[in-house]
Amino acid sequence: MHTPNKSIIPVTLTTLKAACSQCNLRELCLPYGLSASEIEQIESMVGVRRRVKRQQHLYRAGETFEAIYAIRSGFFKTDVLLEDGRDQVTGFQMAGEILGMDGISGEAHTCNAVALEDSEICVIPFAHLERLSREIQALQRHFHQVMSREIVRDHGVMMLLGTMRAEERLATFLLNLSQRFTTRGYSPAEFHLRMTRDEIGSYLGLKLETVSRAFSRFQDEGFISVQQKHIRILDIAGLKKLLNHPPS
Amino acid sequence: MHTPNKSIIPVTLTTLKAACSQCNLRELCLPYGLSASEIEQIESMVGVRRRVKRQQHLYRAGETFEAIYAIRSGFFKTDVLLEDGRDQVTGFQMAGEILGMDGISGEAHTCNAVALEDSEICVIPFAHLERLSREIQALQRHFHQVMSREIVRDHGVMMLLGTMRAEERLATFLLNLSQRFTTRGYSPAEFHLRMTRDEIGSYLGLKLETVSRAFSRFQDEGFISVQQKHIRILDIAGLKKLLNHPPS
DNA sequence: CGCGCCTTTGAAGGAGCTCAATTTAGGTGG
DNA sequence: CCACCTAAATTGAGCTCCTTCAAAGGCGCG
Repeated sequence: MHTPNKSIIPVTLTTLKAACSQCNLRELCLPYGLSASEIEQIESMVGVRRRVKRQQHLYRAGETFEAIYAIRSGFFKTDVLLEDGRDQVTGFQMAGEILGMDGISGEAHTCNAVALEDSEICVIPFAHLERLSREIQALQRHFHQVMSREIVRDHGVMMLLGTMRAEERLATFLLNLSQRFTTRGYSPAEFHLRMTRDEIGSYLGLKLETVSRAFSRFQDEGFISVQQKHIRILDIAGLKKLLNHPPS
Repeated sequence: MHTPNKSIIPVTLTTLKAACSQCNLRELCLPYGLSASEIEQIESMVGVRRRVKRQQHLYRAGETFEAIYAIRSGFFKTDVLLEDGRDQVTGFQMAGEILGMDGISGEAHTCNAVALEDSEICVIPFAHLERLSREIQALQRHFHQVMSREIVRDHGVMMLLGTMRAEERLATFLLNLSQRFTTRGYSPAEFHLRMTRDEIGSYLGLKLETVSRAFSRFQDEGFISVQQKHIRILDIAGLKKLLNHPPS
């Protein structure tokens, strides 16, 4: 397979016109039942696409908030920082998911968004989104659902951090990843982790050594096979049995 | 001042017309710079007020989502349940704050909201809110900010649960309460906890004994005085010094 | 006044952390 | 293509903070 033209353009951030109607993530990004003209309006709202290379920031805490972002391809993490240098990964985001909603509440973003692999995102200027969602009811509804889903997801993470043991946290994490890969048409049983043990640990409220030990233990038990970042789930039921078993 | 009619109606849930323009929580609930007619429209959206007695549920996980709620007076907790019976308090809400946004993403609420003292709430039918926020830009903006603020708050809790030690969590909790009471015109230094040690512990990812011990320790150090649920903060600076001191 | 619930306090145990050494993978340049 | 180098991952041993289990004390409410 030959290298496509785009890759010889010597710029980091390629910008190109969005084409939501052609996008294979429509179901994730857009509400159902839009008319052709409405889709056209939404395409005009999605300003440009942008490439973000691995380890580059899409935005940083403190930067002026102007737009939210839809991930077209790739993988991101978001993290928040404390003044003393401690940080916590608040989420991992993949294609079809939305980034940047933390910035709506104020003038500025409150967390960092970093690409964990070369990615492509759609820029959605927030003023445009608000204007359009005043006109298109289905878009308004959809956007509210996306925000609410983020709140519900956060509650799930709080549950995880507040009540689960290390192995249960990691099992939950793996099952969640598997489920999201499935939704996107990838294998539920075999995937590549884009993040380090340290980043997983930060997200799960554990140290990287604990994450590594839990992986090893899952492998010993025959639930998964681990080779660095390559994961194969061998026994979903086994993993699920680790859930719903309270410590006390 | 005589007792108004409403109080002689012999029902648990009193319903009466909302009057946002008279409400002393306007700054918390409503955006700035609305015209009189816009405020009138919003008053008509806020269907009714409702009383919720201590220990009563405002809504339960699984119940059909139809409205969000603004707390007029009182105090609530929200919690999520796992199938195995474990639960986690996801937040404590007081006057001027909004409840129920977890339900927007689906058909049903995903958590329980329970009054921790006799409370009064304003019912905001969600369909009305969406319709009005298509017409009043400032309302739309305000609502988006409220949702986003909830997301940012959740990130803060994740940070707390993921990276902080027990005493730091409790100090953060007390300082947060103090700050919110101040905003509402109450004393920053002296207040009554509406929740049990167990509920605080659930929220902070700790056991009730750990919470109790931390309270005692704070008292020994002279940071606060504790008498059951009555808290007096004696040394804010001392409490703040507990923050920003990483474990490692 | 007595009962139940909440809180406090103590002592022992354990899950996960810290510190440290080793192995492995992936990228770089000769 | 291989040797080198660095970052990431694995594994072990000891320790710590929080939990668990248990008992006693206090407050509020019928």
